[in-house]
Amino acid sequence: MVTPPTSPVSRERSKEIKRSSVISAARSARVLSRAELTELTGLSPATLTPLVRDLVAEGYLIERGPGASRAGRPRAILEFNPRAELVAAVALEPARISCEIADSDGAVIAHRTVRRTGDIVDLICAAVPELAGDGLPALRGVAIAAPGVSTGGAVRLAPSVGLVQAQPVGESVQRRLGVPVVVDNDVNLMAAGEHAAGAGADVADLLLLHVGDGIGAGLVLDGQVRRGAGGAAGEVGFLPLDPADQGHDGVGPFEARWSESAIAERVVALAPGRRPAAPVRALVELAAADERADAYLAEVLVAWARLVVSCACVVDPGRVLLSGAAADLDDAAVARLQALVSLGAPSPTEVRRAVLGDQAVLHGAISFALSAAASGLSTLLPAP
Amino acid sequence: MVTPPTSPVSRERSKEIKRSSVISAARSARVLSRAELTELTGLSPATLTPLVRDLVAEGYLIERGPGASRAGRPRAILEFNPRAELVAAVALEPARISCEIADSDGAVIAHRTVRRTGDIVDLICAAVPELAGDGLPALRGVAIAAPGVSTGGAVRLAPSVGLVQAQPVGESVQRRLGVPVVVDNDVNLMAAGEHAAGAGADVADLLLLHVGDGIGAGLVLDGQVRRGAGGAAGEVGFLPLDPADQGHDGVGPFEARWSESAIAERVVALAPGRRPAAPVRALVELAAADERADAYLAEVLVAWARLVVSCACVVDPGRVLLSGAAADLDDAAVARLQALVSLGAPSPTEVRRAVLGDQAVLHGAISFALSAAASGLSTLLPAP
DNA sequence: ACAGTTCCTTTCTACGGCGAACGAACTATT
DNA sequence: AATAGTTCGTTCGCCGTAGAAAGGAACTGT
Repeated sequence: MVTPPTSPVSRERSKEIKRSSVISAARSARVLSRAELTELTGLSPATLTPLVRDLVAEGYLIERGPGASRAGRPRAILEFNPRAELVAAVALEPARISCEIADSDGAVIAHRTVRRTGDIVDLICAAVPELAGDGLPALRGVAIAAPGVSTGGAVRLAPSVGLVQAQPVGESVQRRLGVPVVVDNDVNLMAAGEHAAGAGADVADLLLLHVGDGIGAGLVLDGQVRRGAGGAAGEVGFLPLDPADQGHDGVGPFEARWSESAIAERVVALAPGRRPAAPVRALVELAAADERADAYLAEVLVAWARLVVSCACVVDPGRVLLSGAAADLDDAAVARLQALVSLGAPSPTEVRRAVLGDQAVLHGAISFALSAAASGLSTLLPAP
Repeated sequence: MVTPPTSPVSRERSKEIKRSSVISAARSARVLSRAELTELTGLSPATLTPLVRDLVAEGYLIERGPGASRAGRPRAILEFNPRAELVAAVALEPARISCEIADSDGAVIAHRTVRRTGDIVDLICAAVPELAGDGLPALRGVAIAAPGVSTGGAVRLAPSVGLVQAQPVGESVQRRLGVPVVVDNDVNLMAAGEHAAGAGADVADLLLLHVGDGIGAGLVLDGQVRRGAGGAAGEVGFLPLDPADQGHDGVGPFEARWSESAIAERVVALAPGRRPAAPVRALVELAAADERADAYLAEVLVAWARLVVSCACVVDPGRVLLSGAAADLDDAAVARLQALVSLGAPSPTEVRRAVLGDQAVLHGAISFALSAAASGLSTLLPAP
């Protein structure tokens, strides 16, 4: 426990804390009066008056005139302006970079996809300000989603994006753009997204299980995404659940057999033809008629259940969200999976589908960027 | 993200924050001057003068006269008085309750073991004040270690202690004694202890693997013990690593086969005689001479390695501490285990023995009780 | 002895939080 | 329609604390 080198209760500090306390209350309530703010933040009305005045002047809050009254002076309605805080969500993909500007509601204001030519940092630093345009002053943060493991703004283990070596992408962008930048695994961002605005908004702990070409998990414990010591938390594709399974160069033993692509091969064998776009959905449909397909589906469910149970034993997330190909299961299959999980897990573990789909990364990026902005200068300045 | 209902920056609050900031700086530095305090806490000298005066008056700090000077007025040496903060560590065991009073260094000041007769709460509330004696005003907190899973002061799943039903032991004791009380799993406390004062003092993440009659793990992520949604994090004895393994009524499939008691049976078969007190140590010794024993030791190591790898895949603790029977491995066996783990883990994972042994729970309890005391009233008052 | 240096304390000022009084806006009542 | 009652929001002023700066204290080196 190292004491912070700066004064813990400096004057400006406490002012910032109050500000962000009011802002976050307003953000979650959307529409509220000063009276409600006093209840939510615990600040006295006298303290709030000048603070709210500032926030209105800066465009964070919008006066909406008097609301309904209940036997007294009606409360003056304040509305949070989501446009006052913009964030950029950048997704690094193998051949291209997709970049979105969104307000704090998650509404996308501008979108663009560029081919990956030249330096990534240059591309990002050019695209973001251009897309943000007039709203640039409102830009509060940038979140960069990258496949693979990232640690402190550097991206490792992402051969598909050509970032095999550690690159301090985040730091470079942060220095160039002057706003907080967070870089993270796409699965972690999905977990943060579902936690902020999806199927995990009501809980403090969850595990998002994403099945794609590989299998990865995003872990939220006590309301925060946990990355582990080396940023490799959630690499559940490497779980050694079956001694027979063998991984190979960067592919874990479990995901080698139970990932979407592995399943796709078996589905093609069951129903010859083109590789289906959504093999799991295809498998579920086949299983209704074909006994062999149903047997294989059962195998898949058993394998995934063992995966979920393993995670439940280690971290007890309480809720597991199925994402990617795993979200293609129908209700009946999810119920079967739930039953298998309940059988093996040492504590109640709820299995359900993630709800945000493609939007999960975006919402996670927004949530990260906003909280990076909230933590303020500490993110901007590199630790000494 | 719920805004706290109380004012975030009230006046008394900031005073408390400063105080505890100084105290924690002093606690970690042990001996220091006011000048060093200004550096460590960032508080101005002017702020520190009256604060330190209070702390000296209260006995937290002791003036030790002038120290060596380097071309100027010598710094007045202040020494942190560990006796100013006492904590009680209570361990619930099947037939008895062991109770220790320790200062914040971990030095045990008083110790006592009582038979479990009558109500646990009564016993604790009688034993603690009696042991603390004159030092009672300095009592900062009580930590209760219980086998099984505990959630928010209530203990569940601890048939061996006769606490099958949820009992708000923590809350009752807290109300009766008037100091913060934390109740937790003994393995979690060990993990906290190793993190605070043992083999994990230099890292923010670790996993303590405790092999006893069962197998459990304590998880520290980002410097905090993580218990999961239902308090069942670390129930790694339930990991379904081998489909053939079967657990039974409260015993997980993995621990049914690879716990200390399970290993003891095999060791007795290898070397007929009385059941050894430390079967793992006995096995290691046997393995030096006996080929079959060595083969079985290898089996055990492979099983444990798969366990560690599983944990590494899910949470990436970076460091794994072997505790209980697992700490009985000799250096060579630990090295073999390390090699196996490195082979399967997706990120570097260091395996080493825990160093505190029986003292781990005590140090964990101290650390918990002190931090509970630091968080102040929030612990005392039940959440609304 | 004297300057130089470092450490601690005291003094002073300014500013922010909060209590209390006040003004504003509306409903219910007579 | 006037008045009382109620609830909101703002202004005022006190108090306490943070921070700057100056002053005193204790020691080293010349």
